[in-house]
Amino acid sequence: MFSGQRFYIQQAGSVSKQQIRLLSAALSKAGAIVIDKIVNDQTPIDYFIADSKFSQFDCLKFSSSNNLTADSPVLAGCQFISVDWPVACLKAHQVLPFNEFKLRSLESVSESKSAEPDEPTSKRRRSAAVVVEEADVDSSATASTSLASESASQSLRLPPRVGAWICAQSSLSTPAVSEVACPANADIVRILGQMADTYGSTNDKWRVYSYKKAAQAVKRCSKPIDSRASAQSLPGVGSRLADKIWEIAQSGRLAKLDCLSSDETVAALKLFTSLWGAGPVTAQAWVAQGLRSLDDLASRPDLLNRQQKIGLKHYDDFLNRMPRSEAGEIESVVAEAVHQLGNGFIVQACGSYRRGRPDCGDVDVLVTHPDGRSHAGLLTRLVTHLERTGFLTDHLVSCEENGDHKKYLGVCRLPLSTNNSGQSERRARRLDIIVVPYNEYACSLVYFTGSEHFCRSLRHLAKRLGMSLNEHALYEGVIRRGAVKVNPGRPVNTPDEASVFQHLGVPYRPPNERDH
DNA sequence: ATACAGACAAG
DNA sequence: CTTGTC
DNA sequence: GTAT
Ligand SMILES: O=c1ccn([C@H]2C[C@H](O)[C@@H](COP(=O)(O)OP(=O)(O)OP(=O)(O)O)O2)c(=O)[nH]1
Ligand SMILES: [Mg+2]
Repeated sequence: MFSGQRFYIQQAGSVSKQQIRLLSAALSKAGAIVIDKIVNDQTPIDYFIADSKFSQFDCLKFSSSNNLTADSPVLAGCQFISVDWPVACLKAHQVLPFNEFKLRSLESVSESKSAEPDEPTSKRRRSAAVVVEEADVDSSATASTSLASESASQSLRLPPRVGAWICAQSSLSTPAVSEVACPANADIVRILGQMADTYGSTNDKWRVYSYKKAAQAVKRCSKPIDSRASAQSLPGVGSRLADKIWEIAQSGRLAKLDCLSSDETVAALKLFTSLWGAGPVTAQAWVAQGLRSLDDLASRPDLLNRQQKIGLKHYDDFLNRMPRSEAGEIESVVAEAVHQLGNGFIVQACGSYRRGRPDCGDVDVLVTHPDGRSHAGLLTRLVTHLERTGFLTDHLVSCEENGDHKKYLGVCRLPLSTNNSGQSERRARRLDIIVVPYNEYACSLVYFTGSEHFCRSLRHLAKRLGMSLNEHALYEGVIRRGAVKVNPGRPVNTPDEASVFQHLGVPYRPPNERDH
């Protein structure tokens, strides 16, 4: 019946391993060749079979076969079809037409917008109610940034109105932490966030970027979203997300998310990527090998690297956020150790702690010395010291011994805590330490204080101004070809955090206003 | 077509 | 170089 | 996924 036809069956959704075995056997008997693994440079397959609830896109995205794209040679001329088709064919003892069984194609995307040329709602030029997204380049290019670049070629590009950047706004000025400007939009924000999380366990960071950005835009939107068009008028919301947002607004649900959430391989991907040291690629590989649970991982130490073993050991502790008081205790332990190793060191907890968050995922400690020299070689001594006292229990990343290492990522545990019902061991906590030369203090502080989003926004702004910002310094006179640096530029003198903001032309924001 | 931040460690 | 993390 |  299927003589010589090459099939691949995707295990996902309602298609279980067991079912694949049965179906494969039946198909083979009917003359088909069932491929169990798609490799890029093999004979192209004829049929990609999967649960009917998936689209072609989902198949590629969540497939355990890595590096598959729509135009991979193996997929040339391949049909994406629901499992229902071969099942029906076998039952009917004949090859049925598969028109009715095709999975949703990749190209339902085709220009749904005939972009009205002079549409006044075209993203920029909105009513002033919401002017809050970055890279929303307004034509009124003011903001002749005080000390900013003199690079002639760069100044030809319109500098964005700095006020439109995230890093120029206080995180307090917009909806309070985990709230929404308009309660009616809460579902939308929540669901877009869940979509971002879900895609977070795939390799598609730009999709995640967009979902997050759209969620932010909706969060800041002060009126209920009452039409598809009003959704698409939001910055960062295009045609596809507008559809999804509108679906949520009407029904309170998103079929796409319901579908993905109910899939066990997607759940496994999320579980695995929540393990420290495992990202989307590794998670995908484990799922492809049939692993689904932490117990499965524990039974296969050969598949785990050193860091992942530590991650597994402390799986629950690492997912748990500590009260800021505990972060304070940890900072004190580190500070005391540093001060035993020398005088005059600056020791400062940054990250979410410095931003004033009530709870912290880890403790990020920055160490420097005003004399500009004593920082050298400190980190090794510090780690050794803290290890001896039993405070540090595991090392995730410590630059071995090239003398001038700067970063340490590890695990610590505070001494027994005594409460009314006796003594109890405390949780293991993630501890990050950086030791930096004093001339890099300001930029390190900006970097290490975050938030991540705030940092990225600041760096993006710097780039648009012909500058460059990293944890070491702010550089001016940077020349790029596209995104590639041609000339690295020269470091700007930045004695303190405020000077970094100044050079970028944005108002200074204290740490608690950087919690974006 | 290209950018969406930029760096560093592990292996 | 890829992967993962800050 | 979106914007330029
Ligand atoms: O991709 C990243 C991740 C982090 N950081 C900076 C900002 C961040 O604030 C700091 C510390 O990282 P961490 O992951 O500890 O974030 P946090 O802001 O402290 O949050 P949490 O409470 O989860 O630790 O490092 C970045 O610049 N880029
Ligand atoms: Mg932190």
